Amino acid sequence: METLPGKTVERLSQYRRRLLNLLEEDKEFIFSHELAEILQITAVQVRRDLMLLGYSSVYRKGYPIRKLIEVIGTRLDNVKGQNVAIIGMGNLGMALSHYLYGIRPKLNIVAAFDIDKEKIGKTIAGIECFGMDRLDSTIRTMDISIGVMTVPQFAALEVAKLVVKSGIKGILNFTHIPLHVPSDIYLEEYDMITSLEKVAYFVKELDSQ
Amino acid sequence: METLPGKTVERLSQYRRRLLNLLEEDKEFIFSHELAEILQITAVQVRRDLMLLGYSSVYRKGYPIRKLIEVIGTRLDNVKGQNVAIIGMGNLGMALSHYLYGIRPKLNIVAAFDIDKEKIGKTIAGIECFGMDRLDSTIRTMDISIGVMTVPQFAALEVAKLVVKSGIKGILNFTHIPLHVPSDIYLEEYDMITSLEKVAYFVKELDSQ
DNA sequence: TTATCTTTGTGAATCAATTCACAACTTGGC
DNA sequence: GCCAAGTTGTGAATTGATTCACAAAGATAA
Repeated sequence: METLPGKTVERLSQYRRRLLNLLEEDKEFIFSHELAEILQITAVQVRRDLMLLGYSSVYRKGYPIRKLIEVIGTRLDNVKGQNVAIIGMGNLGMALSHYLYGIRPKLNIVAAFDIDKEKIGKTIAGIECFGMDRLDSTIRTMDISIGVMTVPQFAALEVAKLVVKSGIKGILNFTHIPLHVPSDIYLEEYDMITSLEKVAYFVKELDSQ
Repeated sequence: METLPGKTVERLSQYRRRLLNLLEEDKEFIFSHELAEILQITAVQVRRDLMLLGYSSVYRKGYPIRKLIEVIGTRLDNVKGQNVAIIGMGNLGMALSHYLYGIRPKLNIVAAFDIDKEKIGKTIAGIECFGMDRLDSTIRTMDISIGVMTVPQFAALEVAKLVVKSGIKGILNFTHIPLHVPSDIYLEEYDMITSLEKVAYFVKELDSQ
């Protein structure tokens, strides 16, 4: 089965979350234009994405929500689930832990790492916190495949080396330092400052017109 | 002057930050391929972006770093600076406040808002914290043009309404709820869960090959 | 039965972003 | 002074993402 384009994966993730909300208001079916409206995109875009899942709607009723959530799940999720670690339990790490806690049944946040002795050994936001010295062994024994880097910048490069060595498969990097990792590790970087500067630029532009 | 494509703006922001780092190691010139290497993109990409700035290198020496930083600045930054508010001083708001503090001289984080009485009236991470009831008036009197939404999901829609009414010009939304705003407000949304699900998907895919 | 309505699924077209390919150009070496 | 080297700037080509445009289909109503 073909690997989906990154953009489509992002939107599928969004579709699913919106659909889960809709379930609560016991809606059964949804039209492509309704879903599009919620996400502020076009209906064709939605249909294209769903097309890639090879799933079809019920005629003139739209897509059955429950079924659609399921179909998205079978494509996006790993059947066995995947274990995730938060690396750096500062404010950002905490925020993520809270956000992610229990939100996706197939993504289990199973460990956090920090250097702060106050935190080590404690369970914070439902997640056990280990020292950095236990990073390698814990990632291996707990079969953690995804690491979320939320350490302060000065520590980023050093910690990244450790993480790479530990045999992790994917890294989501919230550090401001762009990382270099071997090509068998999937790396996704997000930089909040860049986002803010982008907003600032377009505000400036819109303003001057 | 032409408005730059969003992608280019993002990269320019990155270039500048990397270049500022390089200054500290008193490097004077940089080749396009060096900058490309740091950001893990191609040299042509870098040159294309810089081309849009209408700025040229010194022959066979590369781009003078100091000058390049300046040129990026005159294009991205608002001369007068722009004021930013953090809306929701939870973990994520705190993380952002710390990150952004002083990092961009033209982006002044001048206020934060929260409902927590413990926080209101205090100065946290160098930023004065107000109650939500003072949101509208503070945004107006302090001439805040950018709002960073870091409130919990349940509050997102309600707070967004307030923010839109306050006459803000741009919103960076870290909430998981997609917002609908009038077209004269620039909206940038970022969803951490989607990023994590994307990493999870590609880890799964890479693994099964 | 037949016409009408509405929404989908998708080929083709368009628009946007990236990469290829190379002429142009100084500078440093000889 | 001339040649070789190395890097840039950019037109053209390619790749990727989005939108257009419309045939297809089955439910509904007359």
